[in-house]
Amino acid sequence: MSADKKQHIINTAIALFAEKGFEGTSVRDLATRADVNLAMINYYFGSKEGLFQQLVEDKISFMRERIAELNDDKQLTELEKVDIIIESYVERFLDQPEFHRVLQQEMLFTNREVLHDKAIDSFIQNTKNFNNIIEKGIKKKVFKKVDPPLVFASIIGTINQVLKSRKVCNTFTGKGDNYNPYKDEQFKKRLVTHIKQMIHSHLLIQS
Amino acid sequence: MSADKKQHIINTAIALFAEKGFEGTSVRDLATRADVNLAMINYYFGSKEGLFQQLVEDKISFMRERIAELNDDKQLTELEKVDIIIESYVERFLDQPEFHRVLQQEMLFTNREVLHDKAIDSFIQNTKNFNNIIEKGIKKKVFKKVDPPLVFASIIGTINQVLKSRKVCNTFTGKGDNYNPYKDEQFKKRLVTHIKQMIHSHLLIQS
DNA sequence: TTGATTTAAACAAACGTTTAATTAAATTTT
DNA sequence: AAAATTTAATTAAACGTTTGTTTAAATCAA
Repeated sequence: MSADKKQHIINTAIALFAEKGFEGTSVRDLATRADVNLAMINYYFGSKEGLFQQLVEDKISFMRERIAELNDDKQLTELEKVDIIIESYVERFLDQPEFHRVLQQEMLFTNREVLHDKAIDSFIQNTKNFNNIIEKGIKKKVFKKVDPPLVFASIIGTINQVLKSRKVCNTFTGKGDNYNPYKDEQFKKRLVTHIKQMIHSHLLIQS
Repeated sequence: MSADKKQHIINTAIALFAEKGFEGTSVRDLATRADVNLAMINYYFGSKEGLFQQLVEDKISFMRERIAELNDDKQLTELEKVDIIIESYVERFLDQPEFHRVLQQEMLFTNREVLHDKAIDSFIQNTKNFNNIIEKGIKKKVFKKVDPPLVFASIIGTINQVLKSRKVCNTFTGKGDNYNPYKDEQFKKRLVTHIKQMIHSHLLIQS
């Protein structure tokens, strides 16, 4: 019935999990913050972990589809595809920083195996599609013979490193702790420019 | 008295925190695994969080000193210094993957503010020293006009991304989940080579 | 004998979850 | 269309565990 109410709980959970982690967030915290009755969470999601699984499943599909369809595209050059991936990832992360932080957490923790595997699987899928693009570029002799999965790791790793937390972001923006860096277009441009320049010089054969 | 017993508890805690996180690890877990009495942990460290703080303080200093002394070095070229930093970081991470994972966690979480700040501070210090090296190289016109703190973020971010968990590592090694990638010299060489090549082509002015 | 270490037991608080009662909505029957 | 009935949503209270921490007694070393 109330799909939007479920979504509201999920969104609140993302914000809390991103800040305090899954174990660090109590169901009571969540209920209070989402302004719903405590029992509703188990009523909707079965359990706290059930909520977490649904949360991840809900949000994880987005990037996979984006990269997969880029991989299939016949119009764009490989370099253009790489650039789009870089732009999309930064855009997406700045748009949903909390969720990506939750994903990062789950890649670090190995105790909730199902979710750990799910997070890794998403990363593997994206890596594979990215690899295809890079290898086509190598065959066409526009790219150097690089290590494709590590190139992808560098792109994602750079973004993850810079956007670890609001405070970390603001060590780059130079602004105070209360500044919101996620809506700073200049910051976004700076990050995209750096990654593109780095990856370009790494990939492209000088002519 | 038993400084090695304290150290034993700390080491056990690192392993557990890396796997399940701080909140996900109970003091009883820890006591059982370290084979000490439950009450000893509060007796030694005052509280669970006290243990965590001491743990971080104990281990965090290492890299800071390493980069700071490199910054002061007069013999090596800037490029050599960058290479040493890359090698040292990979080496260090492969040697102590659990601790670095705990540090990554703490950079993600914002609820334990003291520790969050401590982890960020360590990152900032290292960034500053790295920046100095890069800027010297830019002045000497051996490096391009790059974005120094983001270059550092790319180095650390790549390492963090690849070494997020054992399973993630083994998506790169291609080995099964039980394989220990941290002692794989080939894997280490591959990672170092990729980062060096990427950073070199990004930094160096073609002659 | 003194002070530090170690122990098992107990503490209150917080945890995720369940229950049983109540209200709201939807469906069926009249 | 109204009433009756069934299903779904919501609630406050309670459940049994587990949590971090403390206590007070016991053991050890100096």
